[in-house]
Amino acid sequence: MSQQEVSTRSRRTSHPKSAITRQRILDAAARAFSLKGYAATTINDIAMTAEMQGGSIYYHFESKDDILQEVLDVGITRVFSAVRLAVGSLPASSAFSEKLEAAVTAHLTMLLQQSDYTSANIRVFEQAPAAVKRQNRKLRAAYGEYWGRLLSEGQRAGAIRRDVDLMVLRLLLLGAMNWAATWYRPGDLAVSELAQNVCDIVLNGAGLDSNHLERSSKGRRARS
Amino acid sequence: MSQQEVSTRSRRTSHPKSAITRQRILDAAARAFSLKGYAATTINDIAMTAEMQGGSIYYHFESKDDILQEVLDVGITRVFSAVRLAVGSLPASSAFSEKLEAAVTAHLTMLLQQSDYTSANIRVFEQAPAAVKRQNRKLRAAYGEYWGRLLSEGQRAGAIRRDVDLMVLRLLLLGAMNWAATWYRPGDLAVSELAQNVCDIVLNGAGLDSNHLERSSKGRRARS
DNA sequence: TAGCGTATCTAACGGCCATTCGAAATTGGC
DNA sequence: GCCAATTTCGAATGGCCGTTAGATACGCTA
Repeated sequence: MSQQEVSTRSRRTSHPKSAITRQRILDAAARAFSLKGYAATTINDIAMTAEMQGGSIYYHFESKDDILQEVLDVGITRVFSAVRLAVGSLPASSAFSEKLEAAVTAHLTMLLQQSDYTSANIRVFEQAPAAVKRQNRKLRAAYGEYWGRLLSEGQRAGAIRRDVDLMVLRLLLLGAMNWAATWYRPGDLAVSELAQNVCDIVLNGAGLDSNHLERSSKGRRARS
Repeated sequence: MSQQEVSTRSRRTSHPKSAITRQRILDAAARAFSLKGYAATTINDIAMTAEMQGGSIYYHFESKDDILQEVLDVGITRVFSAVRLAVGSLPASSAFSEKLEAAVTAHLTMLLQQSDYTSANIRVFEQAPAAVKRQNRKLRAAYGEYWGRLLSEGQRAGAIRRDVDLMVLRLLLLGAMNWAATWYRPGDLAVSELAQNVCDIVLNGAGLDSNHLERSSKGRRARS
């Protein structure tokens, strides 16, 4: 039984044909998850858009959870790559505000119009079984740390006030972006415009630049 | 059959005993929905924490969807009331920044520590059946318009720059807050502190108040 | 304490859905 | 065009879950 153990797994010696079908299934699943949630999408939903029979999916995947795992992981991997690429392909001398806008634009573009995987991740992660979440959280953590470094670099460069809690800033920024998956509909507002607005508000504030000094002493935190 | 039509409905002439059990069920449901999502919580989950048998629930509610509807509606009603109360009980002469902080604090408090109904709403709305969503959206719209008026008032009072798109600002703000339901865990950071940080960043910006004028001409929007 | 409305229990039904499995079909190498 | 491996089919299984309904218990009033 020790040699059997492996033979039951799907995704054996990845034959070229199979890989394409796999993609088709994952694409269908990502879209369905993103639209209807995890529990509400059935294996047959996925199979139908992938143009096959429900049972056939189990030749490529071990379980529905398995599919979810892969969709979620790809979702993070994609935003992460896109953001890293966008920021990385800027001249090293770029101002922090430019890097930020590049990162925000890339994140929003992936989430809102390019990747069903990323939007599935954002919409469905909370519904995932514990084991699936646990694994995906590793990728999420790495992505979050990337943003942390980006902001911390901006702070060291003097582009971000020293009394701003970077953790809160990061969560606020990512939260504002991710929540857009809930309400954004293409048409009214271009993603790049949205990104500019978000960066503008977060960096410069929505208020008039008047009272930076007249704030009361209590309640402001210098460090964590 | 026309007189039967009504007799099948639950919640008849609200006897005092029944009302309490109803609450117990709704409380259990709100908590369960908020923790596990809608599809993943079974009627028996709800029944168990409400200390009764699954079938008994149908004496008080017509269907699972019915429970969800009520939980979602109560969720919005509660934040709305809390925010309106917090802002309304401020002296009329208060600065906009104070009103904003009161509103943000109230919203976050409800969402993160006071009401399972509100957090259930935020976490589960997207998974709800179309009919349930449609009804709840009315309440959501009213709540959103309240924030819209608050911000627009702030802008007229000169506390918000005129070139800020209020719709984006509102969605950014609510998004940042609602997303906190995903990551906030009590202990590290008090809700009031979080609220202060959020208001600070949104109003004053995280950046140094340097380049308000040196921005390039393209990409800035004066109106919608 | 008898009796009536209220509330809960219990068991069952019916449907849906993830998953399995053996048979059929398809493919690629020779 | 044949064989073996790869892929898909299609029907069946088993379990879970929302919902129903009749029987049972509870609580109050007279």
